[in-house]
Amino acid sequence: MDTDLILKNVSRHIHLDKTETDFFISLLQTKNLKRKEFLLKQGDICKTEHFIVKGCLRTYTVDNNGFEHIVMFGIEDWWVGDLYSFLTQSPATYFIDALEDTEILQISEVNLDKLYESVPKFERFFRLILQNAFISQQQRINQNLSFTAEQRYLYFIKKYPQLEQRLSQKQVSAYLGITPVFLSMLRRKLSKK
Amino acid sequence: MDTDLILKNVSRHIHLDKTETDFFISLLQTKNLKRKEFLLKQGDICKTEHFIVKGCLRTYTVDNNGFEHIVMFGIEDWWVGDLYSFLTQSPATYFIDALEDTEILQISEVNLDKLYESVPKFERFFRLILQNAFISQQQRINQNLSFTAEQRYLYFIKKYPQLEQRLSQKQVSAYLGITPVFLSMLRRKLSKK
DNA sequence: CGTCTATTTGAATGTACTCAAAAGCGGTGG
DNA sequence: CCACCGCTTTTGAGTACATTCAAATAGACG
Repeated sequence: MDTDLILKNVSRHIHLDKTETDFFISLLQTKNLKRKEFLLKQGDICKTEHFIVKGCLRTYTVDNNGFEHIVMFGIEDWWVGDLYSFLTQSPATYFIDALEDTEILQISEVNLDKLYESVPKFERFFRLILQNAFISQQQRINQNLSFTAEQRYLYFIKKYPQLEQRLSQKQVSAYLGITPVFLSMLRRKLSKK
Repeated sequence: MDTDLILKNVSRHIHLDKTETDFFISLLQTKNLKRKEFLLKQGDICKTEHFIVKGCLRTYTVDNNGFEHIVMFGIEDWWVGDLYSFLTQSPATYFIDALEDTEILQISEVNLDKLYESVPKFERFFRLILQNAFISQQQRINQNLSFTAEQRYLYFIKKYPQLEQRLSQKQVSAYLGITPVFLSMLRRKLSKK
């Protein structure tokens, strides 16, 4: 199992000794997803939380007209899941699928509870992870309220230049909340400047 | 000090004994805000986290054209603050002010660190608070991507009927991401149905 | 190579905004 | 307690940003 990255991720926030590290790793399970393969479908119960070792996932909904809306992308070193479904064991709101061949590490609800109980430091760890996620989501809400589509696009490519390289324009537009057609028009306009 | 509500808020997630309760309360400070008074201004350092005992606050930005954009409202039983500024002691992104005369309980960074150290259960408590906040922010992002202004308005008054009563249309429109003029038009249209 | 999906381009349309003016409402001071 | 002032809400007309529809082109994958 490829645990280097997740241990580095954890050590950024808390320190684990050898025993704790081994115990943590023993609770994880590897999973590989092919491009376009689903990790979760709307309506399923989300039974695990996921850490991305390699690849790229998207979390999204599909509206009544069949349009996809991406609430987040996930790449290496990120945690993803449908938190509400996971916590309440209710049907998932979101679809999660792979935009590239992807390798993840999973932890089940039972094992996560064991982890919190045996190594309470992980309460702190996930608190810190959630703080960061909360802050960046709040920024995104603020931008959706304050910015035009053009400003949101410029901000996105500035903030995530490496990510944008890996995504099709269709995916980017579904994240920004505009149509692919309009994004294409924006790009043409911007390239003329 | 009026600690009933905050103790009920805490007890929803963790159990405290007498000593822990007393210690927790000893770290808090009461503050009263008059309507229109600021709790935090953009550029200030946010030195405390806040629990609302009574009243109503809004967290917002002001764009280059002078328009306000509300990222969240806070009422009784909610925690509010500028988390990024609080954690990094950097200048605040947001303004926070009172829409009604408001009573809050504050905890400083130093005291919160003491609390985490002495009563590690609070790591868990704030993790759970953040999980809920994360989920509802993600829902809001998804709605901003998926819904028209009319749908967002209808959802808002359905989800927060009691809150909407307390807010002017101007505040609601700044939360929904539309102009007060357009909200007025929507309401007229909806009342005709 | 062929098929399927993504992207580009143009024209018509719709959603939401700007500007402007009037009406309503609430707070404050005389 | 009333009158006035300032801010919010309403209403209408014109405008801009973003979408829809449609068709052509480009690109990716088996």
